[in-house]
This record gives sequence, C-alpha cells and structure tokens, in this order.
Amino acid sequence: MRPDDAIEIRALPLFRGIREETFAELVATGFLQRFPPGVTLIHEHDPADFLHVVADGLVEMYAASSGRETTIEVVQPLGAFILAAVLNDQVYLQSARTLEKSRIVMIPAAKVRECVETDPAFMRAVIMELARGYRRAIKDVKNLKLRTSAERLANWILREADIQGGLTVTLPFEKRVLASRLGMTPENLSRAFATLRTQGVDVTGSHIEIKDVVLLTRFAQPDPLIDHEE
Amino acid sequence: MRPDDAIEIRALPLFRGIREETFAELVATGFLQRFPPGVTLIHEHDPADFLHVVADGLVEMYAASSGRETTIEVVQPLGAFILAAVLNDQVYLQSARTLEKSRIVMIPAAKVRECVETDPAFMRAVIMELARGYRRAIKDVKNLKLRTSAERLANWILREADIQGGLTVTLPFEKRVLASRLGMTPENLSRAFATLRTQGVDVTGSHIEIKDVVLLTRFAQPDPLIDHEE
DNA sequence: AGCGGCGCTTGATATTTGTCAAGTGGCAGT
DNA sequence: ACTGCCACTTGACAAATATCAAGCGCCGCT
Repeated sequence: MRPDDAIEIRALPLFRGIREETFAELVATGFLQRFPPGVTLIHEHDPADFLHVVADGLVEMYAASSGRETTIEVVQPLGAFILAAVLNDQVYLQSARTLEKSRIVMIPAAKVRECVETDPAFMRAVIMELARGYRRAIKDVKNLKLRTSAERLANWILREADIQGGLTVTLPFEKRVLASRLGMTPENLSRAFATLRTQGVDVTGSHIEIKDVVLLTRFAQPDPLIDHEE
Repeated sequence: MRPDDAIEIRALPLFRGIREETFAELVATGFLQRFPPGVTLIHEHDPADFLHVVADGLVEMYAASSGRETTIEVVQPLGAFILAAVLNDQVYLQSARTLEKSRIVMIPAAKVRECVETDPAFMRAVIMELARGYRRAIKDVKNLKLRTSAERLANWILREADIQGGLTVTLPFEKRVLASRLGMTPENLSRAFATLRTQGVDVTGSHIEIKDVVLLTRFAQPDPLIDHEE
C-alpha cells in the first residue's frame, strides 16, 4: 500500500493509539482496492479472510435469508467492518457491497489476529471497538422492538440532523437503502415520510428539512440509550 | 467469596483459560449474593459498577422506552452479563431482573478492567466473548427483520430441542417472557403456537413436543447464520 | 378442599406493515 | 434535447401484529 493511503486510515479509532510498528506491519500486508458502485465485497457464510476498512465511498452491510433481504448497517468512510468475524476466525454473518465508488483497505485476518497479540494498545482498541459494536447492535434491537417504523424514521432524522449539524438533512444514500436499514419496505418509508409531514418535517427528494424540532422531537421521543452515538 | 462458590464460575468461558492469580484476584474482590425471583439487579442508564455472573437461577435482560418494554435476552447459569458496559465504562443499556431464585456473583468493574490489562489470556477471552456477543446481537437483528413471529417461534423451538437434546422441549421460563424475547405480545405467541400445531408441534402447558421434525423444519427454514449457537 | 389470583387462551376489532399495481419524475446516456 | 430506465410515490388491498375484552384453568394460599 502507498504511504499516502496508509495515512488516511491512521485516524480510525481502531488504529489511532496503536504502536507505529504495529500500524506499519498491518499496512504492509494490507492493500488498497478501488471498486465501482454495486460491487459485492464479501458474502455471508464466507470465511473471514480480511479486515476491511472504508477509506472512501460507502458500503452497505446486508444479510439475506429464505428469499428476504435486509440492510444491517451502512459504513461510511473511516469505518471498519466484520472485525468480530476476523477475530473469532468465523464465517461472515453479513454481506457487503459498495453503494458508491469506493476505496477499501483490506488487511489479512491472520495479521490482525497476530498484531492483537503483540500490541497491547491495539488489543485495547479492539476491545473498545467490539464493545461499541455490541452496544450499537443492542440499540438496534431496541429500536426495532420498541418503536414503530415512523418513530424509527423520526429518530433517524433527528440523529442525522445532529451529525450533519443543523436542521436540514441530505440523504447520504438512496431511500430504498434507508427503508431497509430501518426495517421497512420502500413503500412504507414513503408513507412514514408522509406521516412526518404532519410532525414538522419537509421532504423534497433527498433533501429533508426540520420545520419544527419541538414537534418532531415530541413525536420521535428520542432515547439516549437507543439513539445516542458513543 | 467462599472458595466453593469461586469454583463454580471457573468454568465460564470468560474465566476458563485465564491465569490462576487473575482468577483469584477477581474472586477476592467479588462477592456472591442470593436473590428471590423478581428482583431488579441493575437498571438501564445506571453506571456499570459490576460485572455480573449468573451462578444459579435465571436472569432476564430487558429494556424499556416510552412506556414499552422488551426482553433482550435471558441469561442462564454460567453466563455473564453487561460485559460491554463494564469494559467501556459506560452506563447500562439494559436492565436485569431475576426470574427465579438466583445466585449472582458480582465483580467490581474497575477490577475487571485492571485484570484485562495484566492477564493477556483474560484479554483474549474478553475479546472472544465480546465478539460472540456482538455476533449474537446481529443474529437477533436478522431474526427480527427477516422473519415473521411464527417463524421465529418455530426456530426457537428447533434450537431449544437441540439444546435440550431430543424432540421435546420444556419451557425454561414463562410464555410471556418468551413472547417478549421473540418480539411479540403474549396473545400473538398463543396464536403462533396455534399456527405451529398445523406444522408438527404439540403444546400442553410448558411442555412442547415436536411430532414432525421435517414438517416443522420446512416451515421454520432454519439458517445457521441466524440460529446456530457459536 | 375451597378460594383467589394470574398467566394463558380465544374472539372481535383496530392498527401497522407488506404486497401488488400503476403512474410520475428525475437523471443518465445517447 | 430526447429517451428510457429506475427510484420513488400513491392507491387499493391483504397479511401480520397489536389491542381490548372475556373466560378458562392451573397453582399457591389459607
């Protein structure tokens, strides 16, 4: 991998505090690849060969079973995926495909497991990352089990507005992906947006505007133990 | 804690391979407590003070939000809970209450974090346990998003039959808890059982009998990437 | 043994969500 | 600029799930 590419992923929480030699070693055996949109990077049930890092672009994690399919997560730049499968030396539970033109860093699973053993700081970072991932998954379960689809959408909008810093949100991906991510059909997402129009939200294409935060918040009933990013 | 009590929890995957001194240290600062059924052990949003280990009994992990409540997991003997919150030094995402008379070992969170640093074997075990927990949570998400409630019940029965080793299953807890665990109302669970009666399942009270495994399996469409225990 | 409570079931109905079908509009490619 | 594709929307309907209400039956208590 070129040194320039390596620098980019140094800021990843997983790598931020680790030893320089460890990072160099990981980077030396890893490589960067470019993909057009719509490419399947990994497929569930395959053995975990590489830790993947999204340097640029957008990657959708999804899973299928008996003909149905759902989006588990959308990974944005400077995010890693399938760390758990890599560490446990298991098969993937999720598939991954690019949603946009993307640059992905791939680091051999064996090398990751080796570095975990040799660099205590890396091991600590791995523990933090896994714990964070676990808690995010639990929050997802709570979100699905305790809320209706319109409520999930309302809270997603509030959270995304917070991330994008303002009262307007630009959809980072297609509505069909958002629908799947939130656990509903595209048709139902349209109707949920229609519902939110009476709760202080204005939608035009991929542009969402929060007209009345108080009203939307009262409808969404946000809960830090579900919605707050760690 | 008495040495006898300590031996019991030594078999926990989290402790199995760790150094004797580490275990002794954890056990020395920890203590065992007995609880009657229905006692709340921890409450979501509280800071994570102790790692909890179920030595005996049954503990329900649950979460509530805006008046609704759901069961995330039921922890059986020789299981630990809220490891992730302890390690990340965060607040709990889940509450816990005993379903039966239980014996719980409580180990101070600070001591756990300390031992992770000093015993590499313990650190490895923690990583494995966290990765396992993460993957279990992802499987839960897939189960919820990709299946109907009757399908979830069918697969739960098949998995439980496998665990209990045979074609009959005895419910380990109340049906209302199972309903909440599977993400449905008690009424809907009753109807799901009724549906399964046409798919080779016989239910009488807390006794479930699989009359036709082939038929039930065809209905359930089990998927190792959702149902298989790791 | 009798009694009361509560978990479970069942029926009727409402709500939520999914499915199918048709139509619209924006965007990319020619 | 035109055209065709495809994501999105909307409507009508079907299925899944929740809610409300009533009754049953088991279990523990006195």
